[in-house]
Amino acid sequence: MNENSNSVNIDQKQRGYHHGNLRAVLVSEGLNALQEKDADDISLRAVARRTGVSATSVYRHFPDKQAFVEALCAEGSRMLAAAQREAMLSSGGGQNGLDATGLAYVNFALANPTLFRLMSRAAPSETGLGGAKDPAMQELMSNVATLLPKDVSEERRRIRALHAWSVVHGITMLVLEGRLPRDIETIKGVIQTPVD
Amino acid sequence: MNENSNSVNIDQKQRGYHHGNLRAVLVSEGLNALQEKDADDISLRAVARRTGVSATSVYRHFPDKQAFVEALCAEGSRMLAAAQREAMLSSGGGQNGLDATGLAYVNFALANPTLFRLMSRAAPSETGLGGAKDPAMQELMSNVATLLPKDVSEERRRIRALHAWSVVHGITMLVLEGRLPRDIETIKGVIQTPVD
DNA sequence: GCAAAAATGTTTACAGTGATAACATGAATG
DNA sequence: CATTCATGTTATCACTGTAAACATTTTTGC
Repeated sequence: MNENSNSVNIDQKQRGYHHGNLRAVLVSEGLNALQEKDADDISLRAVARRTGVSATSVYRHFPDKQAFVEALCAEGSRMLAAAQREAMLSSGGGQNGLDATGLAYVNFALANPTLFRLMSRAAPSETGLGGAKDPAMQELMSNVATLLPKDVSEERRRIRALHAWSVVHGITMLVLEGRLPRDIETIKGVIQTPVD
Repeated sequence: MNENSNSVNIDQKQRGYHHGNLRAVLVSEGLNALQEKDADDISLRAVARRTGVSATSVYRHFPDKQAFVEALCAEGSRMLAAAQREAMLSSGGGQNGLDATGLAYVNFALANPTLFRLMSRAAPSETGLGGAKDPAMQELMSNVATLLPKDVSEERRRIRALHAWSVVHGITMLVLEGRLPRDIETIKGVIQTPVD
């Protein structure tokens, strides 16, 4: 039926009535709309309008607005995961790599504030993305685990992983919400604050 | 008619046309509406309706919806600050007290999820509440500062305070968003994870 | 091949929303 | 007590999400 996928690649010439690739274009155009972060919330009609298609055509591809937003979030999750993987690889792993993935998290949020907020808000129970079962989360867990001494209990490893996630997510949200200045050095300092 | 809640006290009987205390009642009723957290967003009309007043009467007391929401947030900030002060006092201060205020923060958020999200989202530049200049934040800073050795630099004290705030805010948001289970023991573990 | 079915698009319509303007009523002030 | 001002109300508007009925392609079964 439709193969829209990750990076959202669009070509496929426009032929009259049937658009041919509407779903993918809607998602892509939705992401664009989010970047011009004028309104914090997004309007299906606006997305349809800028795609040059009727308002209700969206409902041929998404049961409701919530579903559309979730599609945007899924796309965002892929982007974020890729950025973090890249950061981990290019920093050589270890504690250094962990800090790097944290920084990648913050940078993604600052570069895509509206999308990130959307991702944070959307109920993850449905998609599983962003929840504790998210692949990215699993990786964080295992990364933290390898950095701890062998005699540390499973429970404490879990706590430490959640602690790391909390620090990064917390500083991200505080800056994003404008409650802290967008000072990257301070952010690094917070992320790199040593534990234990 | 209705006298609900703590900081907003309402009495004053209802006399015909002029309500007498509309602003306070609207805020109070708005907070109530937030607790029946059915819709994540709140509608001015719904608040007016449940107050038994016309939809547009709200605009006699608030220039727009944003202003109304900010009033709710201000009320929430007061409640949160009070809870934290109480926690600090009844726990005897020190590191213990700091952990207690953190826990109070989380508990407030879990008890008032919609309000807390609103407070987190609202631009704090206007009100100053919730920003780094918030009295609560100032207090956090000074609390952290007193816990550190005398030879720690001003800059590191600042970083440590922000770190503490990030941990608490982060774990709060993660749980609130449903990305982590509502397990209070785990939360305590994360908050109490020792630094340095 | 081609008719029937399924997919995908459009116009129309509706109820709910934030917001403005014109009007009504009561309270405060001279 | 008359005027003024604060505070309430009733239209009205543009916009939103969504459903229903209709149109046009594409796919599929024979």
